[in-house]
Amino acid sequence: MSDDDWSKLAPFVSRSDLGHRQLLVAANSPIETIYFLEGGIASVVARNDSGEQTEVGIFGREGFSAAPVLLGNAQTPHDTFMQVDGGTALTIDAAHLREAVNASRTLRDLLLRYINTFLIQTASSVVSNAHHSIETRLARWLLMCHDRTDGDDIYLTHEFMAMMIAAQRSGVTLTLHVLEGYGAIKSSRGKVTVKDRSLLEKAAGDSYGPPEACYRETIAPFGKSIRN
Amino acid sequence: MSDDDWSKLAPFVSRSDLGHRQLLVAANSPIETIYFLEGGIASVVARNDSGEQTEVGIFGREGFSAAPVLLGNAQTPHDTFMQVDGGTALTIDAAHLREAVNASRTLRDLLLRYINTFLIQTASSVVSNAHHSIETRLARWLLMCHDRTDGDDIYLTHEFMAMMIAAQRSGVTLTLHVLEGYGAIKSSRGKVTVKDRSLLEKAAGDSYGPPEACYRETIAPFGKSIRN
DNA sequence: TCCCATTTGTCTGATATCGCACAGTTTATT
DNA sequence: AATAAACTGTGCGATATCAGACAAATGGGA
Repeated sequence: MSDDDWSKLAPFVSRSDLGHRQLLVAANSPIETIYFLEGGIASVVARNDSGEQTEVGIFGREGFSAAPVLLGNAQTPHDTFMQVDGGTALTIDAAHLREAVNASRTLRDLLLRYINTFLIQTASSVVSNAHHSIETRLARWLLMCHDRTDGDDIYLTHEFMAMMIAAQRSGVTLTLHVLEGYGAIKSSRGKVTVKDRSLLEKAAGDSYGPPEACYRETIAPFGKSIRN
Repeated sequence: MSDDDWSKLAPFVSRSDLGHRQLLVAANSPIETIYFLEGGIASVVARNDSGEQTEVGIFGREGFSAAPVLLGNAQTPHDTFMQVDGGTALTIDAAHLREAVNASRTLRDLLLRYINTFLIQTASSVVSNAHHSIETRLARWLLMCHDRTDGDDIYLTHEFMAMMIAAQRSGVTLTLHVLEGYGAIKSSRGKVTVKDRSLLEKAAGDSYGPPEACYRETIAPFGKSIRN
């Protein structure tokens, strides 16, 4: 982000600590605060009438919780919550952000480009859920988490991963053993450690890649986080 | 759309006929022309390395092929092509549209709101592919087509529907018989006729609804098509 | 009118995953 | 240290869907 854009936003930005599993955006209610993560991982989740949850998107340091707001809607049918704890977020009022975005074309373009990568990521999940095995989906998802994590440890339970990749918990346990079997990861209670990323990439095949490529091409050159 | 916005766009807009299965946007190549459909249905499709295709979005009269362009990217990993023939589209150069959108906040807001509904629709497909049976997915998809069609006839082959809902062709044939069995539709060669929409909605359950609700709330009040 | 490409109907076995249950293990609580 | 809670390992029958084959029906073009 340019210094100029940042100077316009800065007065309205504050930092807040994020609790365990904290809800950043509640479904179907007005969005007042936008979060730009400084660490950890958040999930955007659709909940259906019978309470089933399905992940439709994920973001970390590179992203924010403002997509619906920037696209002109004060609310969304999806919940967004912290999934991997990770410290803090920069927060800003929806109204202030909206104002800044309308005032600065460069800021707007930057944030919209991010929404574009998010859309591609969601599209990629459509494909994964349609055609890929649990092993492939899990590998893809671990890679996405690994990208957003410092170090190689990802702190999550099987139950949770099951929800994220839309599978049974027992299926996740089984598949983690398979991945561990050929040395891609190490799994222990509440934690997955990435041992060999290239093996994970091989398992994920072409299910992993396009959103990440888009991010690298259209956003990374402009700095990793909102404050750069 | 406001008269004012329209008058800014009009000079650059022309009308073009759409051929059978015409490609509107080719994956990974610069987008030069934007299409605002006046009829028919288009699909946004992801193709993987082994040539498998998966639908990630659908639009008709209410939509356009410009999402990546408006989100600051000149290209996209997805193909967009006509799926149900339907006459014509208004076309405009990507550069002209980008200019107009940056000049008019009202135009920008309108088009971004549409992108928001599209994102919700894609998210809804993530959920469907994750959890719903072929019968549910097919019902949902027929409803989405019906929404975008004049009358009750939808002209499509089983092969094609199979691709759209990520299932086998033979599975589609079977499931169409089920839907026909309880009178929701009538199926004949190359065509599905909606007989009882409420039965389809029942079959689709909560897989159908949220994107449509969002559209009604945030876009419909401002007119159905770009030219209003 | 006949032919041929396309589309649909209908099988078959194979299999990935579900859905659930229950036991074992690790961590937190008091 | 004892107890409860959370998490993981494992098993097994049920089933939706796959993957593929082949024949029958349909409709457009020569």
